[in-house]
Amino acid sequence: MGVSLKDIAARAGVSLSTVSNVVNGYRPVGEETRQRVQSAIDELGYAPNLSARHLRLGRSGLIALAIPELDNPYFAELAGAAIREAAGLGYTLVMEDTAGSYEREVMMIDNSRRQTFDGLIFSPVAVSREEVLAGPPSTPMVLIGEGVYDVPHDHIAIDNIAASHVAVQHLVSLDRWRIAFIGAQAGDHRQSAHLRLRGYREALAGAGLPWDPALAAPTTAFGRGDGLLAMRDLLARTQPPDAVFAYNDLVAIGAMRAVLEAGLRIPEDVAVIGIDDIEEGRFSSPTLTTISPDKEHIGRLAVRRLVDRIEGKPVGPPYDVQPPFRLVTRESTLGGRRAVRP
Amino acid sequence: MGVSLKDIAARAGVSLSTVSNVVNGYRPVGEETRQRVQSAIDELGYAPNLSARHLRLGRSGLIALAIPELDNPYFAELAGAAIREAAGLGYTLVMEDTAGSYEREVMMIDNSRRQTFDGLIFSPVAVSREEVLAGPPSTPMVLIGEGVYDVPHDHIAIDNIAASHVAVQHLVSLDRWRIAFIGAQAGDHRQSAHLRLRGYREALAGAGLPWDPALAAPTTAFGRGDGLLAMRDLLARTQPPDAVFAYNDLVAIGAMRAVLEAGLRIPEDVAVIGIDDIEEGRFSSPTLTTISPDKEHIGRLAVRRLVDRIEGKPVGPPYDVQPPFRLVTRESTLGGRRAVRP
DNA sequence: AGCCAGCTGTATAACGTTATAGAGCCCGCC
DNA sequence: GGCGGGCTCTATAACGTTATACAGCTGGCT
Repeated sequence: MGVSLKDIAARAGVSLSTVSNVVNGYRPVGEETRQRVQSAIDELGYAPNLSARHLRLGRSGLIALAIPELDNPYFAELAGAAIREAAGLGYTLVMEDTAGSYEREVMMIDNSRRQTFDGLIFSPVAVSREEVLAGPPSTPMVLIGEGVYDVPHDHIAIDNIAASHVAVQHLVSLDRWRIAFIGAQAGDHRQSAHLRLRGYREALAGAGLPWDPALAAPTTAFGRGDGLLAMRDLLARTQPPDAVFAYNDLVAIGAMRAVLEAGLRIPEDVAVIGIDDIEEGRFSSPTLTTISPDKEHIGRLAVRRLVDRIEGKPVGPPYDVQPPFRLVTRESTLGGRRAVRP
Repeated sequence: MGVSLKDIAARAGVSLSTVSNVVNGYRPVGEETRQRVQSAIDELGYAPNLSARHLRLGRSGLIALAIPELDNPYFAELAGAAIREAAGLGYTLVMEDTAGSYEREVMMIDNSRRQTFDGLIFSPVAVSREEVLAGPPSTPMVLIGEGVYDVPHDHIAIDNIAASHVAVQHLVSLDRWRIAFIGAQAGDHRQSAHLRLRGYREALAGAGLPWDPALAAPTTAFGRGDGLLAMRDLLARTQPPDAVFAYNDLVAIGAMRAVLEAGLRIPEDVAVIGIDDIEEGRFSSPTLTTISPDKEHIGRLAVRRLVDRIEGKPVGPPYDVQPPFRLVTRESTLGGRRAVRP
């Protein structure tokens, strides 16, 4: 193994405890000895053994970030912020891809009980309130984004209903009449899709537009392929939509592809808006209008909050945070009013 | 803390060692006691404390995957495969974003000497051969993709020159005469860019096309924005290119954006090809022709090889593997011969 | 009968760390 | 002079695990 406290102690001619105190400053050490110890550390190249420290401290120093899909750029960007924040606080962040599968999500909740991780940042899609409640609250958990409400854990998610309002109102402001929603979900879980659908319906009602169930297209997941298939379906209708509000940017990009494949123009024939503001949408053709949540803020906040709980800081009861978001207008909805259909 | 071996031992009325043997099967245990121990484990919900196990075993169970950019989908897809393989082998993979910065890359090499990680999978871009050699070979390291050659470590990377040949020959087969390369690098490091540039030059020569330095566009990094800027530059020339071979798919997507912004058509006016086969290129408009490496293969192989070294398996000397790749033709080069310019 | 081998179980010493208890020592104060 | 109290430093007991050494017991062989 590597260099240990014992080696340093021998080299500097002091006791183990003194070296430990120099390293982590638990108790003061005389100036002269400190210097001797420090130079021994530098010479031998000591670095604390984390396994031993964590064993002693009763913590593993690991926090898990469980997300449904690693290759969704939204989560990749979020994870970047989380990794940086965790490193700054002395923790190592481990990413776990649940693939949105029920079994793997349940396993993550279970694992969090075990000593593998000190805490869990979890973006659930398949499990529902009951499964989350079933997991004993022994290790702290912070829920992000989607899925589960009314559980005794911190929760960070944008106001999905408000965001949907903004998105739909933007399309309405372009004089669109037949606004579709892609990403509707059948089940009771996946509540985020429900909320966005609800915001969509409310905004339609607010604008005096009729609610047409045929325009709420379901998808099995929330990737580019899902958006593509759903949009092809919508375009095959006798009365195709003239605007689309997509569950997220990936779905929106798939939908745009379907529109262009069909030989239609964006935004003239169909305007498209998504949610997430992933970089891809700034370079797609056309560029994608979107609702932009503050990913950096969300990632950092989730880690900070989790670490506070792990370390037993007096942070009141579990809370619900709704980070800010803003509308970013790009080509996919640009160009004002469209030619009115007959 | 959680349930420990001691708790199980007390409950089952056996010694610590016996429980340990039931758990990890180091030595056989009588059938009757095994059952008693097992049910105690199930009832109390025992899970081994990893910190303690790793302390005893002298390993941390962690392997690091250090990549230059987490939000490059290529690495995200690669990381997915690596994470799965690592989990299957009993290791936890930790992703570290070096952001391509020299300091952070050196830190990763240094850290690998310390006991934090059992091994390192490293995709260097900023450091060169010397820095990698300077790091003592105490902990195993597997290099992937880019950058560094001739070091005593396993190395997995596609044959960049051959891949570039295929890409350029494809463009040549479309009767393109002025084929640009985007992603040329000034420094001596970033050798992958050098190799791709070299393959590009060789292929041009092989096709009897002249080498025009003005068509080899440098970039500061390899993102969408870099491709966009470089392509704008190329299009502003008096003799703009009629085809582009981009360092990777992200650069290609940025380049496509620039072409469309300029009001030109793809592939009629400019054909575009990249490397990586990220999902984004299957949904862009137009879809992107690319060289597709087997990312699943690379990710799994890197982890397997690293774990073999960590566990001291008799795997010969460091080796160089060149995983397979193939050309995937899509719209950005589709449509046969273009109208010949005057 | 004597003995070795095989099987099953136990006691114990590490691994490297941190917190607690305590041991010297010097100083100032009554 | 005695005593309390800072100030340094040390000895040691954990944390939970695994591997080694060892102890008993059975059964088969000479």
